[in-house]
Amino acid sequence: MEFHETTCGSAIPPSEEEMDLRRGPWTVEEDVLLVNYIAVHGEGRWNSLARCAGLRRTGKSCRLRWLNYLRPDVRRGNITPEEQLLILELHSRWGNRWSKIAQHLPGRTDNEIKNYWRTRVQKHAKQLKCDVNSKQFKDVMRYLWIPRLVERIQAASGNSTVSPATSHRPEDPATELARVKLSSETSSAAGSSSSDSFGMHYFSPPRVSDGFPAASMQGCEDNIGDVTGPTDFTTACWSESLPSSNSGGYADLGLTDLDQDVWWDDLWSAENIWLQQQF
DNA sequence: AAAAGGTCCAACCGCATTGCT
DNA sequence: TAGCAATGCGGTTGGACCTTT
Repeated sequence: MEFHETTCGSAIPPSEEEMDLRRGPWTVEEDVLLVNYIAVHGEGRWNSLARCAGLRRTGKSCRLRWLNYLRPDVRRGNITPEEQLLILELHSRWGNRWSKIAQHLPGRTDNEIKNYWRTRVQKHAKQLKCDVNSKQFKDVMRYLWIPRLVERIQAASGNSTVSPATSHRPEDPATELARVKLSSETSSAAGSSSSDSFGMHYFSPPRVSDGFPAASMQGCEDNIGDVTGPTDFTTACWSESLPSSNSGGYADLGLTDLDQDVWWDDLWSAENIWLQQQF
């Protein structure tokens, strides 16, 4: 018989009840037990925590519940354009390294980012009948999705109101993005190959050979190494690259509603049209 | 109104890594 | 250094909820 070492008393054998572990959705009572226990004893050592707190759950289950749901600083739902932009950029660099990506989005969990990617990004890749890793889809991201996100961020920053989702964050994602860009530039100079597996960054300046208007990126490449803050290379260059400022772009397709879901759906229907023109 | 299909997300599972003895 | 347990991570799934027919 194996004996557990516990932090809540002497070594005890696992009881019959402990063998009967609960699974499935957490109840309010279980949440309260977990939160109260962590408030007193702190987190970590999840297996003994589960036992000492009187929870008939595995340590893994307790850890997951705490990190993804009960943690005081966790934020759920309403992924902002800044966060979307950051997710796209970081995913282009690191792939499905969800926990690593989540580290750059304060309050967001790897699970939420993963769900976002699957439900939003992969869904639309499917709608476009292409793989998320295909060049076609990456081009859509680079030339349509990301510029539109930047446009939205700029539009929002022009307003005096700050959304609740962004107001309390320790670091503005735009600032974070600039910082990430800087660190990535230094790391890639040191031989990092993480982005190489994707062929390119979504943020790398479009080339003429990509079929993108050269004038739209004029002057941007000169600023790559001069990222000093939120108004960085990314924002400045992509806003200039928007194909929507005059006729022929998708600005004429009714993309004025900034409600997130409406905007999103409009964007993707517009992209379908744009793709038919471009590819 | 109800059935069918789609979407979303919390939670689980299995594998990899880390840390301890 | 080997063995084991704990922890972390990414993929997958069940089911509640929403939308469409």
